[in-house]
Amino acid sequence: MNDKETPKRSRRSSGAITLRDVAILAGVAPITASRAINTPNQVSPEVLRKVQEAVQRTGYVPNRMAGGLASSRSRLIAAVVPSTVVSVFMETIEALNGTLFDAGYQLMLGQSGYSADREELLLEAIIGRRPDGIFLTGILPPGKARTRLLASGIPVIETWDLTPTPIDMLIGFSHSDIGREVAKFLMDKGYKKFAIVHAEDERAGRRTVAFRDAVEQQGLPPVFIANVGASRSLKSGREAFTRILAEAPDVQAVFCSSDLLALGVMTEARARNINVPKDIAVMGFGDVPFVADMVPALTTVRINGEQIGTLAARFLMDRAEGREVSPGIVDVGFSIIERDSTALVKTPRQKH
Amino acid sequence: MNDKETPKRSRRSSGAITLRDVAILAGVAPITASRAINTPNQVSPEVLRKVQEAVQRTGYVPNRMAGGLASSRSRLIAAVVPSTVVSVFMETIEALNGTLFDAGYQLMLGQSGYSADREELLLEAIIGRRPDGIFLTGILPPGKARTRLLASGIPVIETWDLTPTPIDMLIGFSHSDIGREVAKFLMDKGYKKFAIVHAEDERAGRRTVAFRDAVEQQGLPPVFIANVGASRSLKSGREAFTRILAEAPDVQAVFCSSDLLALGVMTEARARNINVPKDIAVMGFGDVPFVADMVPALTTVRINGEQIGTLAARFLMDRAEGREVSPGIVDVGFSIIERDSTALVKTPRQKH
DNA sequence: TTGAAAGCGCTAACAA
DNA sequence: TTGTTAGCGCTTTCAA
Repeated sequence: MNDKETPKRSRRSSGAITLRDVAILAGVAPITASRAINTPNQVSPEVLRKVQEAVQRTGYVPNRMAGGLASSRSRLIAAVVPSTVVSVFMETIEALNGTLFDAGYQLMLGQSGYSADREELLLEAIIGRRPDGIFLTGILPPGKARTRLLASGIPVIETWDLTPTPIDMLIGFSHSDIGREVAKFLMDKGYKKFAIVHAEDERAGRRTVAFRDAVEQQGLPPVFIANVGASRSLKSGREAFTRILAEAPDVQAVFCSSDLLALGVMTEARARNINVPKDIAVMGFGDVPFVADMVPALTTVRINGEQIGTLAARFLMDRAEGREVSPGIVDVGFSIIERDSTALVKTPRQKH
Repeated sequence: MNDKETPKRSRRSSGAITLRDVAILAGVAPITASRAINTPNQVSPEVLRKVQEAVQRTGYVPNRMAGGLASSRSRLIAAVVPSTVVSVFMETIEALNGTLFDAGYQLMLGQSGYSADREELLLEAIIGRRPDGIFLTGILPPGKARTRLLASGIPVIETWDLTPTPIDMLIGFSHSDIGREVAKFLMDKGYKKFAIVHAEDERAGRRTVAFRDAVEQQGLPPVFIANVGASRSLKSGREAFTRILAEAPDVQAVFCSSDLLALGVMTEARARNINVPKDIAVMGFGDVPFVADMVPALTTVRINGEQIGTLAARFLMDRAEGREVSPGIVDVGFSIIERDSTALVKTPRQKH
């Protein structure tokens, strides 16, 4: 029997082609084949050619688990997204994944927002994979999870918010600023009596408070606040608007914590023959793709989610590859996109 | 120096706590510690207690790369989703991920729909991780990728469609049946002149063809078909409806290949003071959460995406754990959800 | 530029 | 029930 050409596989082998097989076929040592594949300019053209041919002929695909184990670099990034309303974050995740992929990294997806037990398990699962970086949507409050992440030594990037005490890196924007700026924007247009429709969400809460404070600082009447709870559906928006009409019928402008809620408000208004923006102005948050083309087109707050994803990928990879990231804290800001749903009919103004 | 209590780490070590550290602390062999952690009922209560305490004290998290390498089981599932319009599939991905997570598996996300080169790279990246299973949205046409997947020996599940020649397992529904049934549904209601608005998508194409054939088999006038190309936006729906009005003004009902396109059609209709459903009926596809609460509520085709995700996770795990999956081919069907957008005013009918 | 040796951290296989 | 041994498939380290 010819042991060199057809080595017997041990019983533990997975059966797949290994670097060793390629090396034997190319007539070189495994480590040389490894170099030809990973750092081709470290080998002679002759060796390179032979190894490439062997790879072609065998259909060899390197085992990244083995590579990761040996090099302590998994080329894996873990992303944690809330399990509900993923939609708003998808743009970011796509950009993150795309940028990572182009650089040879893979994305592992984890869903948060279930029980505390599951959060704990999620963290274990993530750390167990030894990712080169962790992407978090939102910021992590002090607690067990935060301590654990810090202890793991894995680069972490928190997003979609700002905090003076990030775990590590941070890319976000100020929700308070948004509340304040939106209030200013609407007050500048001449509205005086406001309502807010918001989902039970800590960040939406901060936008709400800032909005209310800004309005009340101007001596305007109290802002009517409708909390729709966990449900961010269009239906909740409709119900909230019904409540507004019943309890604060003199409201002139409604700021919603998401575009979908705003769409609900506008839907209910139309069902009641209340004209937006003539009778009441509506603003959303998120600028999901279709609100620009609705009738009336929705005025909303736009976050550049793609930028967050792309930047986060770069930061994480920089850190994974030992490069300095500075500053690791970036405020990407936001913009108010003025459309028809807040067009005061009496005093027309040009676009923002 | 006390080598037993504080073993010197080799220069290659990643520095993290290993099973060996835990074993030493618990006073047992590494394999015993491994058993205590993974198959606790194979060890004595005494050993179990000591190991658990050691795990607690050290904060040990097993390295899954090492475990996967040793056992040839990565506990990783790769999912491939189209990079555009992820929205429709999110429900499925969430269910998939949730079910996998509860069983100790992780999800790796890959985005398809870019260049052929990148598809090739994506496949390499996936196979390189040695996942225990691969989830595909859609079916894979014969070609290099298909051959490669087949050769990898990794369990594959194709979804969201039906084919007599799946790579391996399959969970989907018939797009032709949908086209045919929707046509029948609308014809039964008395509509006679139809238009279709569809995105350039192979599956939408099959629904379109089946719809058209079913209509024409009844001797009804030709179906006007508006292809909106790659853009599935609300705006495309508006533009398509404008074309319909110009080129086929006698159309009574429009079937759209997505709810968003249907929303566009309804938006354009409203902008032109055309009443839905009085003047024209509109149907969508997908049943995204908010179309039920719009005015008018949209009649649409519902796919149980959650079921697809949950079932796919089970199938994939069954196969990964050596269990038979039969039948590995499931037609989950679809349902037509009748709402107001197709309510013929002259001949009211009860709900479906 | 190439290679031999020695792991990375874990588990399968076998033995006691 | 517990342990010993020998890998999994790759890369780091060091030497030629």
